[in-house]
Order: sequence, then C-alpha cells, then structure tokens
Amino acid sequence: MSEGSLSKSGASKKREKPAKKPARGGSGRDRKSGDKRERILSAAVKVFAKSGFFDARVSDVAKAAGVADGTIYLYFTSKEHLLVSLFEDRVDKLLAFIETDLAKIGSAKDKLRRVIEVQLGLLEEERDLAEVITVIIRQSSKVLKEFATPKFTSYLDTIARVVAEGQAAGELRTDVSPSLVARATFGALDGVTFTWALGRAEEGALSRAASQVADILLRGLSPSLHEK
Amino acid sequence: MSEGSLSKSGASKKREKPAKKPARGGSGRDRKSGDKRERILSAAVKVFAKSGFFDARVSDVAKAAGVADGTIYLYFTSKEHLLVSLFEDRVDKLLAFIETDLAKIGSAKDKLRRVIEVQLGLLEEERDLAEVITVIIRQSSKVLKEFATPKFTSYLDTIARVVAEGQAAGELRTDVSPSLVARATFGALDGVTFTWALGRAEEGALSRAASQVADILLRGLSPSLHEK
Amino acid sequence: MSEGSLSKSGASKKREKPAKKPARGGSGRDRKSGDKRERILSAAVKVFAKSGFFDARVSDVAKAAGVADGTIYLYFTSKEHLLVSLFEDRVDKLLAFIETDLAKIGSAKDKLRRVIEVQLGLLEEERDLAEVITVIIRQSSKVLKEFATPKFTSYLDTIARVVAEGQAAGELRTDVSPSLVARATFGALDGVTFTWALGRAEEGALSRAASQVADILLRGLSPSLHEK
Amino acid sequence: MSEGSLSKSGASKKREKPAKKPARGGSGRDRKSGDKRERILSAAVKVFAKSGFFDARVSDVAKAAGVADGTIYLYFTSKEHLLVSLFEDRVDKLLAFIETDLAKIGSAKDKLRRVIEVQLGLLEEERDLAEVITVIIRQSSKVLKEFATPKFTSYLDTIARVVAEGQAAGELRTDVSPSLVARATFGALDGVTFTWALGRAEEGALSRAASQVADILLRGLSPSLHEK
DNA sequence: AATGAATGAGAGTTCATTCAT
DNA sequence: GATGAATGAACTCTCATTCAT
Repeated sequence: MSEGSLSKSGASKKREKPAKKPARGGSGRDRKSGDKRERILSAAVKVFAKSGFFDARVSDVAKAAGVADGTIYLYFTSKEHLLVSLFEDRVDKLLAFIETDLAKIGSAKDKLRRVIEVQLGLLEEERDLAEVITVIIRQSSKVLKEFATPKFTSYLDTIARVVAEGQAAGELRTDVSPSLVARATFGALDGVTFTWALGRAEEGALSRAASQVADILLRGLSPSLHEK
Repeated sequence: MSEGSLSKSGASKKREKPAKKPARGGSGRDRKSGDKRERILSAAVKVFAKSGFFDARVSDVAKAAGVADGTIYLYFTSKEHLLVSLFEDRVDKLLAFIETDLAKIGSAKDKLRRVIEVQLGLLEEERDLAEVITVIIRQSSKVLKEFATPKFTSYLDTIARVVAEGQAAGELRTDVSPSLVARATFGALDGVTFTWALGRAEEGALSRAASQVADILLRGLSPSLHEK
Repeated sequence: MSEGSLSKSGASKKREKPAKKPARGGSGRDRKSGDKRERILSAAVKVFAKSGFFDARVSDVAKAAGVADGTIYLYFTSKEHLLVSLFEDRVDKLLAFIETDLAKIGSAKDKLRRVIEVQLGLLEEERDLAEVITVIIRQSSKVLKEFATPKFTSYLDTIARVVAEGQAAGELRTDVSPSLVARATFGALDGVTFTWALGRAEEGALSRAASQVADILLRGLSPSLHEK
Repeated sequence: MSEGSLSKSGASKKREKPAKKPARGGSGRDRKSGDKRERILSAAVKVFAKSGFFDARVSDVAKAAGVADGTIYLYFTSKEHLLVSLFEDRVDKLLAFIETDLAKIGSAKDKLRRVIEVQLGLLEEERDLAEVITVIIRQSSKVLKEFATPKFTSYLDTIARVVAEGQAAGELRTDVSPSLVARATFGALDGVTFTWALGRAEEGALSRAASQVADILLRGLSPSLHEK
C-alpha cells in the first residue's frame, strides 16, 4: 500500500483569514519555513490523538507546532474549527483518493475490495490520524453532527452506489440494502481500525486484516447459488 | 425482541463511597427517595446523549434527575465516574444477557445471529443509550482506555470464542482470524447503530437491519464449497 | 445634607439568577452575613472608581468583596452587567429620592434649588459613587448607550418638567427651552462633581458649590424685568 | 460659525519617536505619503467615537486610515498615546483658537458668550470629535488624570480669568467663585454637547443652544440690582 | 518608511466539586 | 441524606505590540 501520506500534502486549499503565503524562496526549507497552517494541523493530529479533543489544550497544540498560542487563531477561528479543518483536510483527501481510484476499476467486487484496502491501508500509515478519525471526531457533538455526518454520508453513498451497481450487474446478492451494506462495511472497517489504534497497533496488521475482511464481505455479498 | 429494558433494572452492583440505600421500611415519608441513583443514571443517559459528555454539565444531569447538584456526588465520585457507572450498569447487563442467552444455543451460526439480534434489538429500544454506547463512550480518553476497552475486549472475546468454536466444528471458514471477525462484526453493528442514532432513527430499522447483517456475515463466514 | 447613604440600603430589588436570600437570623450580622450581592456592588464602586471599568479586573472586585471570582457570576451575568446593576441600584435610588422630595415642594424655583442640593449633596457623601456616575458610566459604550442614556433621559425629563411648570407659573423666563435648561443644569452639576471627584475633593466643597450654582442658575432663569 | 476645521490642520506639534516627515521634494512617487499621521488621527477620531477607546482595536484604526497596523507605531508609541495625541492635536487647537479670539474682545460678558459659541460651534461641525472630547477622553484613567486634567484645568483657568476680570470690572456678580463658574459653565456646555452627540444630533441644534445657554448664564452672572 | 504575520501575556468566564446547613 | 451557594483552577481567545522583511 503506497498511496502516499495524507498529511503534509500539497497546497492547502482553504484558509480562513490570512492571505499570507509568504515568499518561500528556493533556499532553506527548514526553520520557520512558513507553512504554519500545515504545522498546526500536524501538531493537532498528534495532540488530539494523544489527549482527545477536550483534554487537549490549544496551547499544547501550539507548543507541538512550535508557534505561539495566538498564531493558531490566525489560521483557525476556534479550537473546534481546528478539528473541523483537520477533518476537512485529511478526510477529503482520503475520499478524493478513493473515488479517483474506484473509477479505474471495473467490477463492483474489485471496487469493494479496493475501498477496504485503501481505507485500512492509508490509516495504517498514520495511526494518529486513524485515532482522530475513529475516535476524536465523535467528541465534539457540533463537529460530529454538523460537519462530519454530511461528509461521512457522502462516503457511505459512494460505497452504496458500488453495491447497487454490483447488484444490477448480478455480481452481488440483491436481497440486502446497499445503504445498509455501506454502513456495515464502513463500521466493520472502523471497528477494526478503532481496536487497532487503541491497542498495540502492530505493523502490517491492518493490511493483513484488509484482505480477510474483504474475503468475508465479498463472500457474504455473493449471490446465492440458485440466484445465479 | 423483548429482552427487557436495560435500565431501571434491579440492584445496583457497584458503588464507590456511600453506604446509602437507606432503611426503606414501610414508613419512608418520602416514597421514591431510594432510587436516586437510578434516577441520576437515567438522567445522565439522556443528557449525555443530547449534549455529549463534555458539553453536558453535571448540573444539567442533576436538574434532569430532579436532585441537587451535590446529591450526584453522594452516588458518584466524579462526572467521569458517572459515565463509567453508566457503562458498567448498562453494558454489563447487555453482556450478561447475551452470554446467558448464548449458552442456550447450539450452533455457532445461530449464536452469531443471536448476538447481532440482541445488540441491535436492545439498542433500538433505547436510542439514548445507543448514542451513549456508540458515541459518548469514546469521549473521555480515560474512560475509554482504562475502562471501556477491557470490558469491550471481553465482549469481543466472547464473540471470537463463538467464531473459534464454529471453526472447530466445521461450521465456519477457517481462513480468517476469530478475533478479527469479532472486531469487524462488532464494528459493523456499531456502524449501523451509529448512523441510526445520528440519523432519523426509524422505528424497527435496527431489527430489520439485524437480519440482513446476519445474512451477509454468516454467508461470508461459511466454509468454501471445497472446504466442506 | 443628610439624605442618607445611597448604598448599603434596604432590600435589593432585582436579582438575576439566584433565589437565595439565606436565613439571616437576628444573630451575628458580621462575618459571612450573606449579602453577597451588596458586598459585590460596594466593592465594584470602589474598584471601578479607582481603576476605571476596563482596567478593573473582575478578580479585583472579587477580592475587594471578599468572595471568589466565580461568585460574582452567581449575581451578575457579566462584568458589564455588574456596571449596569451598579447604576440601576444606585442611580435609581438617587432619582427616586429626588422625585419624592420634589413632590413636597411648591415653587419651581425651590424645586430646582433642591435638585441641585440633592445631586451634589448625595454625591459628596460618596465620592467613589460620584466618580462612577460621572466618569465610569461613560466607559462602556454599550452600557452608556443602551442603558444609562434612557435612565438619564428620564432624569432630564424630570428637571425639564419642573422648568416648564415654572415657566407656566410665571416664575421662570419663557425664552429658553426647558429641555435645554435641564441638560445644561445637569451638565453644570456633572462638571462640578467631575472636577471635584478628580481633584482633591475637599470636604464640604460640593455643598458650598450647590448654593452658588443654584444662585446663578435661578437668577439666570428669572424672568426679565419687563417680562414680569 | 466658520472658525474652520479642527482637523487636517497645519503642522503637527509633538511627536515622540520618529524623525519622520520625509523629504517631500517635488519628486515623491507616492504622493500623499506624508500625511500618514493626520490620516491616522482622523481615523482614530472616527473609530474611537464609534466604539469607545477600549473597544476600538488598533487594527480598526489602521484599517480606517488605510495603513498597516505597525505603521501606527511609527507615529505613536501606544494606543493610549494615540488618544493623547488626538486630544493634544484637536483640543490644543480649540484652546488656542479661543484664547486668540478672546484677546480681540473687550467686555467679559462678550468673552463668555464667545467661549460658549466657539465651544459649541466647533464641536457641532465635528460630531465624532465632540464624542471623543465629551466621552472618550474619560475612558482611559491614565489619559484622563495625567494628561487631560491639566490641559482641561488650563482651559478652566482661562474661563475663570475672564470671570474674575468681569467681577473686577463690575460687569459680573462678585458673590460667586470664578473657578466654580468656570467649572459649571464648562459642565453645562459639556452636558449639552454630550446629550447632543449621543442623541440625534440635529443640524444647528448646538448653535441655537449656545445663545440660550449664554443668555441664562450671563443673566445669572449679572450683578444684583442693588450691587450695581 | 512601511508592512502584517507573529507573538504571548492576560482577561473574562465556566463548571466540577465541596461543605456548612 | 440532601441541598445549592460558594469556590477557584483552568480554559479559550483577544489584541496591543514587535520585528524581520
């Protein structure tokens, strides 16, 4: 699995207030390189994963990012907005990646297997992010209900659509609701990630899990013998 | 599904400080004075489900329970302990119920189906509790890691054991890890419950979902044709 | 001048949140006497007079009142509300006192003289309050515009009414606007109080000033000779 | 009333740090670059009048002046110094204007009338400045006590001197303290301006008020009949 | 001279918890 | 046991000021 990191990625799309984006010559990319926003987000993933959203103090994130407390508020309007932005920035990339990837694949079964591989594969590379996505995002009622749910719903819809296509093509059993399958599938992956992130988080465990989960799910979704 | 409510149940098992539970003779000029603890727990389920653990104020719980703020501290040592107790009181009952139930059932497949029916069935009856178990419990790092995880692990172990038995008996495919199956199963149920609790929570939806999830999972876990 | 203190007066009329009002037996009126609200208001007069509204910290008021910081928020919703309440509590009493007093007096000229004596006399007894009313109240735009101005306007109206009555009775010149006279009169008193409060605040200075100001004003408002 | 504007006037008298005031030859590719100081002061009058000294942010002033935040600190050492400078720049002009004007006038009565006309006339032309002088200047304890008071005192002294001269010349009654008359006079004008600035600020109202206030005051200060 | 991103001290406010009644 | 007023530690966020560019 080498889809590449979800963080430290290219240009940051949205920024609230500052137009900023300082010079950034070709020289020293090190000290004070300027990508404050990204540094803050990376720090936030670490700090939130460690302490949870509420127990994490904004000043902890600032310290981890190597900026002053107030600097965070130049890029994010509130602590909650920091969490939302984290989600936007990272989950959007995950979702975009998956959708692009699925377009290249023909069969619904292969698509489902790919969803499983990608979701688990990417999160295995970034354990802290996995914890943020599976645990932390549920901590702020506001973020969860107003922000995460819609985005999450659109992800579930993507999966449900694959299932429906597979049913139409005769690849998958038709006696189950695509939307329910999407929710159960996502939940299964989330459950596996969740216990992995909370536990010892063994190397390669998620990738190995991916193939077994896919095996079970695809057999479970295959048409019955006499349906064929 | 009529397993009975998870709340307002019999004796409270653990308590930290108070000797409490006053005389309760025939006298008691203040009837219903004894079930303060239960009233507080019920109120906490409601309030936590509505606001989340951190955004809920202890005084909100007190008001909902019809007791003074300080009274809560006669029964629980802290807000966090209130959450722990909730979990203990309600989840323990859920787990105990399931284990007892499973003992009456022969085949591993039937046991798995029963786990699914019970978990979804019970939570459907108490939406607030469902939200507490799927969402709120992840909000306190301390509760999650120190308390919920072990209990949760034992639940997963119960499921894993059923799977292992089924594999030994030739009922279930042997090329998947029982522990992984347990985690994915739980996750699938949690995912279904989670989206249900966050969404419109239609009447009967979880029960209907149970049978489909069971269908998929059991076919997915069935031995391959040439394995038989 | 012995109209009595404006502070430490009888029952507090309004209170926002707490029903409180503890026992208050006939015994020890000293330590922890319970009238927290009044103690906080008195402390606020002192602290605001000394430092100004913005430079005063809520914790300074708390310390001066001998209560915890948070206690202030049991009686007032915000620092600004504390200032508003001060104004309400003290200025209301001043205004009520003056209006009651005026009712007992016959001629408009005597009434005006009385307004001047009372306003300067009462404030002389409480220099800190004088400073709050002449200076501090202008410091919070919100308090000034939304709250003080209306109350202040009603005071000006009282004075203007006296002037109009005097004009109708032929006691006062009719070629000036009652409302303007009211504003100029109030301003003259405010100006005298203001410089007194900022300066050395000599004993008895305001009372002595009262008579001279009244002399000037009343001669200034007397009808011209051929008007009579 | 056409005494001329108090703002945008000639040379700035005091300045703390900067040598500033760059070359200003015929070249200057950045025309109007030199009046930054004045632009900042004008912006400050507007912003302070609108929000009050404390609620106004330095960055608001900067934005209104069309300069960067930091630029303000090239001309003023602090936010407080900005207020002081405003006062110095504007009030000094008012005082200088009045003193020059008074020199041309013979009788004390005419001088007093002129003071009233000028003070109200000038402020009517610049409502924001009126609000700054009547309200805002009282907001910073430091500015008020250390700076405004002395300057203010010298203004009061000017008026008191006129009164004393009038008393010596037999034009004005001698049974009142010149200093008290000065304070009451200023207060009356301040009170009228204050209510005007806070209220609807009708066109011409202050000028009309001036003549009535003068009428009252001068009759009030006239010698008694048998004093003559 | 001018900029404006960055700083970080400091304030108001909240709320879990205590304890005198 | 029950109460709820009181507590005060700890938090997020603001904004005057600085300084590298």
